[in-house]
Amino acid sequence: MRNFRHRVAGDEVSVQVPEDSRDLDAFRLWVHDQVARGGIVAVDTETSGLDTFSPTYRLRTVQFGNAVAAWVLPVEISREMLEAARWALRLLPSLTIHNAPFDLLVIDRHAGVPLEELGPKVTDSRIYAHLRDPRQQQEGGIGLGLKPLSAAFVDCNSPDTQEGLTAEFHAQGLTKATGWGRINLWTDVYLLYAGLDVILGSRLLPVLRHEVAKLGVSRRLADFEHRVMLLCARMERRGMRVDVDYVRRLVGRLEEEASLHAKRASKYGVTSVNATAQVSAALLGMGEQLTERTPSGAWKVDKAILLDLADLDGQWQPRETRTPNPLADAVIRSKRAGKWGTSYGVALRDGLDVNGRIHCKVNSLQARTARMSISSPPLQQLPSGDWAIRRALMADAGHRIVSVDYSAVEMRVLAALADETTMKRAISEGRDLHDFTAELIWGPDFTKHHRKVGKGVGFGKVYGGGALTLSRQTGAPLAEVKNAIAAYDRVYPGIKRYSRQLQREARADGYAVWTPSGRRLPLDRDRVYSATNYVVQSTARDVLCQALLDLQDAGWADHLLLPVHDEVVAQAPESEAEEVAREIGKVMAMDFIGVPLDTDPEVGGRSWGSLYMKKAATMTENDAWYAANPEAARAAELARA
DNA sequence: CTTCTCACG
DNA sequence: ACGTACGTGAGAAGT
Repeated sequence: MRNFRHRVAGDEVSVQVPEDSRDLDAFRLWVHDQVARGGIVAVDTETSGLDTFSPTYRLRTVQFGNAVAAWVLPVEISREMLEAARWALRLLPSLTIHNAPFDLLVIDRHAGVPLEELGPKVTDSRIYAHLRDPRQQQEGGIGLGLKPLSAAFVDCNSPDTQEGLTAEFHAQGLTKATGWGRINLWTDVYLLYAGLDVILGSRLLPVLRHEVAKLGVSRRLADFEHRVMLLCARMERRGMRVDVDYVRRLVGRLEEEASLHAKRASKYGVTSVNATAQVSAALLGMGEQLTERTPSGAWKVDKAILLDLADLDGQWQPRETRTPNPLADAVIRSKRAGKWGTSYGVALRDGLDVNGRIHCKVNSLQARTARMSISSPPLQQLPSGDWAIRRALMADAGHRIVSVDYSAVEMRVLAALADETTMKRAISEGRDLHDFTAELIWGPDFTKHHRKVGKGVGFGKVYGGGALTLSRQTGAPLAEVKNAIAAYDRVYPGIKRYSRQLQREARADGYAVWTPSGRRLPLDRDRVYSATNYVVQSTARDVLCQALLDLQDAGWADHLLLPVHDEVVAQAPESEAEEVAREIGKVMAMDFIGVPLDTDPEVGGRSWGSLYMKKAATMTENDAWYAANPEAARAAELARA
């Protein structure tokens, strides 16, 4: 038995590491004692890295601990150690894990205790930390990591175990990338820190729970978030099939395109199209006028500016308003192909498990508004104007992709929260909200331009934007935008009233707002105007999460693939896909404080990208299901026109 | 590490 | 009184 002593918050604590069968007997006694006491035991794992589903992934240790003692089981060394860990995981009635989805999926895949068995008895301290204060360190919060939370709530002198291990990696000739997998398991600092993490985690949970209760955050919310987290973990485990041959061809094509245009750019002295300083210098040298600067004072040369110089509109079509600048054209084309190739193509190609599936991390409770995020790779952010990337993501064999989104959910949530009667009436009557707004402001003869400005004003209200930004965003003259905002406030007085009330309450409440779900959202003191946006964005997120749980209760959990803010991506067997989409849409549709939240169910072919194809010919040429069902492709083209 | 850019809702 | 665009993840370049 390896034995370490350490001090945590003034108490002496112990970390024990069994080396053989005899040592495991002591571990088993300790586990029985924990069961008898009925307390919560903290669990953690050390692994070869973060890519849980990669073919070379290894589980190295499983740790158990309470406030004063930790056990580090080196499960990597023998079947017996792994069995002891499994036995304890199954026997212990109540566990806490910091950032539970990670360890739950590791244990599900590499220790053979299913998510469905372990999940329901786990409390995730990260959820409580987020409910207390969702802000990252950079945003003025404590952060959501075990280290900063332990320093704040357990022991300000607790060692930075990550930092300490990085130093040890270097001492053993390893890096941050290789260290987790290759550090000698019997390294003292590795074992000690593995043990300390569960002792800290065990002490952290009760403090955070108390803090959350003290603030008055809804108790139901923690339970809600745990159920959402477990459902998202199931989606992460399922992953999504990738068309590997397609993605290889795609990467090749994009790399070719990127280098072709990079070559064009090099003729103007730009050796690297991503080097903004080079690009701006070359453009100025060609006699172009640049007007905008970045926050640090450099010339701004982003996509919008380059598209203008290249005489291209938002759809990359010639505007014929000037002579296209060939360098600007080459730079944007090369940058886009390069980004799509590396961020999406390569990420999909190189992130697969042995079955050719991608398992993105589905972070169910992430943003400071509680919005979800998806990472590695970020499937919520794939290009939507072009189907080429999404085409790589596929339903399972014999299945079709289903996508159900809410119609204008943030505007509807705002109308409901603000109790804006005119807007609520328009929604209940099934009117197109932006048409309705334009008509109220400009009369029945409103133009497309009016609709665009009115829509922009609506977004401005949701985001807290002003006339100047809106004018820049829509290209409409400032005076016109100012008039439109004034008119908007006249026709929808409830929105402005609600926004002012929310800001008043926020100032009176220590710069925080509350959502209907009982969540507290801290604001930046110098950005109180964002109060409305925070409540609206967060509530729309809670709506989607409630819908996910409703779908689970209705028996659709195994069909779900991804949440995308106001949309659920799912799959269904070919023969019943249309019906499944309708049913999912029905379950998701709900009434929110008297405002209907309608859904729009769509069924694609085999690939996610097929939902983004506009022409029947494109569908039949690029999607196996539509190739076999050309009449459905024609119907889909008509529906999308 | 920070800055800039760019993809999404 | 006025005005403020919101939230993410990721790669490349440069310090």
